Amino acid sequence: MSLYNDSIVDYLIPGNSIDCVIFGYEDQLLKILLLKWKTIDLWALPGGFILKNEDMDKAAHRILKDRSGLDNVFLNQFHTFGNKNRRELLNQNIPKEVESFEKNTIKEHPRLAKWLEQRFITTGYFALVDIKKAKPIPDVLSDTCEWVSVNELPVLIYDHNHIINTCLKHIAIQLNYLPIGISLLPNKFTMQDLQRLYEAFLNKKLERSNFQRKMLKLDIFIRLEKQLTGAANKAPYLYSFNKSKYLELVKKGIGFSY
Amino acid sequence: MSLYNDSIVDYLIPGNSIDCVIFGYEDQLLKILLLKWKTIDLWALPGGFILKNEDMDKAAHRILKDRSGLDNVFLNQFHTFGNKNRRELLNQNIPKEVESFEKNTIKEHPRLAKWLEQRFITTGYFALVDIKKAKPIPDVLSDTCEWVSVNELPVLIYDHNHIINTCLKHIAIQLNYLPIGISLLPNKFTMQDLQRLYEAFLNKKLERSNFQRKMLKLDIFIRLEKQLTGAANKAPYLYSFNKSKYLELVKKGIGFSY
DNA sequence: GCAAAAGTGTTCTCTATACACCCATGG
DNA sequence: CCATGGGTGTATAGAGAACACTTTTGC
Repeated sequence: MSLYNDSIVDYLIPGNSIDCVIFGYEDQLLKILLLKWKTIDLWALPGGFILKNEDMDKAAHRILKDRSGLDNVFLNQFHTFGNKNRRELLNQNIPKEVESFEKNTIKEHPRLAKWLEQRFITTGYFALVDIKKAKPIPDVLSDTCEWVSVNELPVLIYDHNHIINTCLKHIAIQLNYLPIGISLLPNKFTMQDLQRLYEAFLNKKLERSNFQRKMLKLDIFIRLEKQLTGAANKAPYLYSFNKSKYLELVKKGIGFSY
Repeated sequence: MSLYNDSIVDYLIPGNSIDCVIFGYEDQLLKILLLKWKTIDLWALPGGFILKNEDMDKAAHRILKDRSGLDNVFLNQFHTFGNKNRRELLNQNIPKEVESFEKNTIKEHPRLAKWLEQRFITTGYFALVDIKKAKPIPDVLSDTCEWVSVNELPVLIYDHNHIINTCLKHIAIQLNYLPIGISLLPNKFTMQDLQRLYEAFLNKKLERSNFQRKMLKLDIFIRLEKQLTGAANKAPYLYSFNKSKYLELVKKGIGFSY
């Protein structure tokens, strides 16, 4: 708590914030890193503010590092949310709770408290990270920082559910012309892993055999040994990404006759 | 000039601005609405600020209306620019001129002058408008407000060239899954008009006969009478958009097997 | 008749999609 | 041997690209 003190507001750009939708993949599930606030049962996206002398993208990277311990990660801006009532969009009943919570927990910092009451325009960034390498760290307002499956998202504060939905749509469109997976999957993975990942982003079942062929044709994979799963069926191959070919494909895009 | 007075800053969100890339189509050329500043030869995108009690999207519509006279127009956010040095990105020599210009022309408004000196994070919006219906109106800082072909863009202040380039890339990608034209072209147009429009956004020549077939297959057009152009060749058909089918296609997207 | 642009046709390749088939694995 | 999931094969329909052919127009 003492991390924050009142004078911090002198170093922050007022009225602008950043919220990060941090994706990870684990147990064949697509997950998002969420914070649970102290004392009350409210969830939020990891977020933060921009220093007066800091590029906005840099701030997003800093925030991501503060919550996940990760550096040098795929991080992209996707939308800026500037509705004047965005803090009350969902759950009309919650804002009062939040307000009193904010006021109580930081009452020893009157300037900061006041500062937090202003209207914020927030820019959404999304990150794709290797869940195994991440070390979730709660912020000063939060109890816990944990991975939650996108299929089981709780109700979030403010417009954060809307931010996540916008983000998912954005990524679903990106999948049409960009490969995905290198930052989300472990070094070795099966085609089924990759398919589950795509299905989670697209919110749609895909056909197994065609998916495999389509992916392999991208020519960005290295086929490794087979993996005995212990199940009563044929063992799938493990794959890893051919990083240089992958990055090349990211640069030139998929299927751009344009 | 008296439109602005010092107290206006009390009603504006500090540190946030909006810049609009307003597209029109005329003489078979894709054009952008630009402002030329007073006394010095500097060009800029139409922009403005957000009222403390105004949704950001609403502000973008207001700014668009102030510069073009147009209401109810296709207007979309595409990116937010938050580099700390974004006002000096290009033309290292210009900022000083700009600064003194700003200070001089508004010296009677010291608070406003001071306010304008702060760092701004700007959100880019793009609009597609019918150039025939637009009535360009200069703002208080500008002499003229005019349409400039995207092929002949001047050097713009700050990072405005970068903003335009980002916008063009954004739209080029959108063209893969959204139709375009209804807000840019006049009521009646030829396939060649539409093709020129696409070529301008994609910065690439397209094959005439295939383009026509691909477009017509979208089934969003109404074929009208032929148009005698006076040229020594076959007269092209005129087309108009079937608005309801067009809007339906915008909603469901092109080629989304996903 | 001729040049030029519009409209339509043809051919080839590539992709998407659906589904069939055989293979490996553990019980 | 059987159920299950993995890998590959195949057949069909449609899209994209290149280019040929025919039509219309004004000179």
